[in-house]
Formats: sequence, C-alpha cells, structure tokens
Amino acid sequence: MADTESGSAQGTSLAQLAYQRIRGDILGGELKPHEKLKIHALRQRYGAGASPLREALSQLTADGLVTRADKRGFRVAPADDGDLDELVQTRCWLEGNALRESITRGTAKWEHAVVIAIYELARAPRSIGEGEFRANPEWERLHKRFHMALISGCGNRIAIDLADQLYDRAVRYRSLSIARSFARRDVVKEHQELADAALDRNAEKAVSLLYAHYQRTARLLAEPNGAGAAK
Amino acid sequence: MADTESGSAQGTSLAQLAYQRIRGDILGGELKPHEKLKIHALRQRYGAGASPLREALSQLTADGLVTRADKRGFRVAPADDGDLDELVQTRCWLEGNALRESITRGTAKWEHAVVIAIYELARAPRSIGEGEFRANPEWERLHKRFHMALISGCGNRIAIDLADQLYDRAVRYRSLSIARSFARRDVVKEHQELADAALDRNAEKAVSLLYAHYQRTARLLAEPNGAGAAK
DNA sequence: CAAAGCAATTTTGTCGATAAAAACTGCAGA
DNA sequence: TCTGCAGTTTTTATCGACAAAATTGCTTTG
Repeated sequence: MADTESGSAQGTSLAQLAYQRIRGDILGGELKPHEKLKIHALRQRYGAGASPLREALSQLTADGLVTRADKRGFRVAPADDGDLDELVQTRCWLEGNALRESITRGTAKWEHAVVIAIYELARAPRSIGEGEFRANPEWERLHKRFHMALISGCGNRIAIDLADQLYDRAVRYRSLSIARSFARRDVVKEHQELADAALDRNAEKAVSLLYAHYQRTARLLAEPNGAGAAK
Repeated sequence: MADTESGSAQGTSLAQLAYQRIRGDILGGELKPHEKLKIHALRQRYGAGASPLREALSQLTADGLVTRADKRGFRVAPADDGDLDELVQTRCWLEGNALRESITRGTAKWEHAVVIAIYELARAPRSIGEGEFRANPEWERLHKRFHMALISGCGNRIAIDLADQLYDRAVRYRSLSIARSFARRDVVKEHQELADAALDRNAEKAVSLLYAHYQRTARLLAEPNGAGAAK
C-alpha cells in the first residue's frame, strides 16, 4: 500500500505507473481540487488505455485523493479548510501515539534513522528559487522522511502506512497554497527541537511539539489570503 | 470511501458491486488469507469482466484486504497474529482519541445514536445456531453500528472513515477464528458499561474500557488453538 | 424572454481479443 | 533421485470497440 519510500516510479505495470503519476500531479497541485478527471483526456496525458487508468483512479479513490460519483466519473477530491483540520487532528492522534511508542521502545536503529533524517533535512535548502519561493522537491522528500523516521520505531506497520497516506493528503494543501508560510517560521528550529526531544526520550515534550508543529501549519494554511479551494 | 452504513449492495456499477461482494467474502472468511485471486475464476464467480474486477481488486488493495505482486496478480491479504496486534493498537489510538473527543463535544444527536445503538445491540442474539455458534449477521451489523456510534460525535469524518476501514479489517480475524470467544465473555455487559461511561461523559473510564475491550478480543483471537492463518 | 422538450454529442462502464510474462510439465542427463 | 531445461499451458495486463447513461446545445412554446 502506502509507499513509505516516496521515491518515484518503480511500478512496472502501466496501471501502477499511471497511479503514481496522477497521484503526483494531485499532490503537486497540477490537478486542482474538484477538477473533472475525464478518461479520454487522461488517456492522452498519461499514454494508457482506459482499464489501467480506471484501476489507478480506483486506488486513488480509496486513498482519499479522488472521489467518484455514480455514473458520472471521477474528480480530484475537494480540499477545504474543514477537511484540513480533520486531517491534522487525525495525524496528531495517530502520530502522537506512534511517536510516544517509538520513544518508549525505540531501538538504536530508530535513533540512527532520526539522527540522519534531521541532519539531512537541516542541510537541504527549502526553496530553489532565488528571490521567490520555489519548492525544493528534495526538501519535501527529506521532510517526509524525517517525520516518518520519528514514528518508525513504534513497531506498528499499519499505523505507519496510515500516517504515510495521511501525510500525502496533507502535502496537497501545502502545495495548493504555495509559499504562504515560507520564511515566516523557523521551521528548521522546530524540527530540530522535535528531534532533540525524541532522542532525549522525552515523550511528553516531543508529542506536544509535534502537535504544535502540525497545528501551526494548519493555521497558516487556513489563513484568509486566498488559495481557498473549490467547493 | 469507507461505507459507514454497512448496508449491502447499492453500488450500481459492476465494479462497485464486485468490490462489495469480494470484500464481503474476504471479511466473512469465504476467501482465505493468502489465497490466490485469479481473474478468470473471479469472472465466473462474480459474473463480471476483467476490467471491473481489476478495479475492485485495486480498491481492496488500497483497503489493505488484498495484496498485489508485480506481474503475478492478486492475493487475499495474509492475516497473522502480529498484524492483528497492530490493528488493535491502531484502533485503540484512533478510536480512543475520537471517543474522548465525542464525549467532550458530543451533541444530543450523538447521545441518541449511542442510546439507540446499545439498546438494539443488547436485544440482538449473538448467534443464530441452537447448540453451536453461528454468527448472526444482524448482531454483527449492530455491533459495528454501536462502535461507530460511540465515535460519531467527534466531528472528524476522516478519522471516522479510517476507523470504519480498520473495523472491517479486524472483523476478518473474528470470522477466521470462529466462535472462539463465544460465551466466554459477558460481551453484553462490556458494551453496556462502555456506553454508560460515555453517556456519563466520563472520558477516562470510557477510553480505558474501550482499550480493554479491544485488547481482550485480540488476546482471545490469538490463543493457540489453531486457525492461525497463512504465512 | 424564460422555461421546457428534444436531439446530437460526450463520457462512462463494460466486454472480448491479444501479446507478454509467469507457472507448470515432462524429460534427459548427472 | 535430484537438477536443469525446452515446450506447453495458464495467467496477467493491456487495448480497442460498443451500449447505456449523462451532458450539452438548440429549438420550440407559453
């Protein structure tokens, strides 16, 4: 199911390939919320027949990134602020517990993963644009890796896979409201403190930092300056 | 996505219909863990072409009920004790928080849903067999409805949908190890106490009863008397 | 001018056919 | 008896075609 290694295409079948590409386009904001996904158009765009596409869209539906209506096809899942709040809350619930568990029973391997992840994340530039903000895909990858590393010691694959899925759903909101929070927070420091608390095995502090981290993001994204999303 | 109303087939398309029927057969244990799902065989069994079936199987894969291997098709997801433990833990994490939230902000509508659900659940017979145990589908439906009612007041649709999905995954283990726990627990009382604590707005008590309830089930199902499951 | 009705066009959902890949078979040789 | 291999059979993944449903646009009417 959820990829964990967000490294791109390795799916050999056309269906799997289309799944990854469409997913990427939704997460990256290329395909806008509520946009109609017409099979014929997708056929040309992704160079695949109807069956593999349908298959890909079915999977995306189960992932919560696409909605389907009875006999009127598929659409990109809508994205409103309420949805985002629920997403953040669910992630807090799930990852909060998983983080606590990781801190309690985490092995040396878990520690190493966290150390490496925060190290690499801290060095990567957030933006590749000079003046303005242009998301650096490498930073995005490392950011996800860091958050997954934090909970990787909990020993619960099902929870990890769910967190992976929810992470991706949340990423979409970030790419929809570009640059909004850029340079307004000391994100590097936030992550560093989180990593430190985790490595100190200070569960309560780590969990509350995680909550604050997620909720701060949600509040920023929900700010009134547009990019609101489709009905 | 997740159905919430577990009421059976209303999907109009063959793909949706096949999805529900296959899902039902996996949850009910008709299709055994790790069993190969050959398209041709499924075609005859469910009376649908290859494309709708593939579509259904893709969705089930995303639901965690089916696994797929690169060019060698689909299988029913394996089911081992470790998996069950993770499932139970994840449900505790998610539903524990959702229950706490429901108790905190639950409206009269939520209360009513819980009251009705526990009332109906208490009246339904658990088994329809005379001497031996034969699962009563009606009881199963009401049981799910009760647990969903408990968390229905949390105001978080995403969490509710996930809990729905995880519930179904857990149900599978119950039907795989038939009757094991039948008559060995006072399940009616467990549910009643849980409902009472929730309606009393005693969050801590309700949550710990929920944890105990789930963990007891897992321990029973993991007992050594067989039904173990495929590798 | 607005609303309702009808016809043409898209679009969806489905099927059967087909190439490519995997699994299976029996057989020869060590 | 076991092992490796060539040919056969099964199975997967994909395509293009087609009927049914939905959408669109045009026309007619009150």
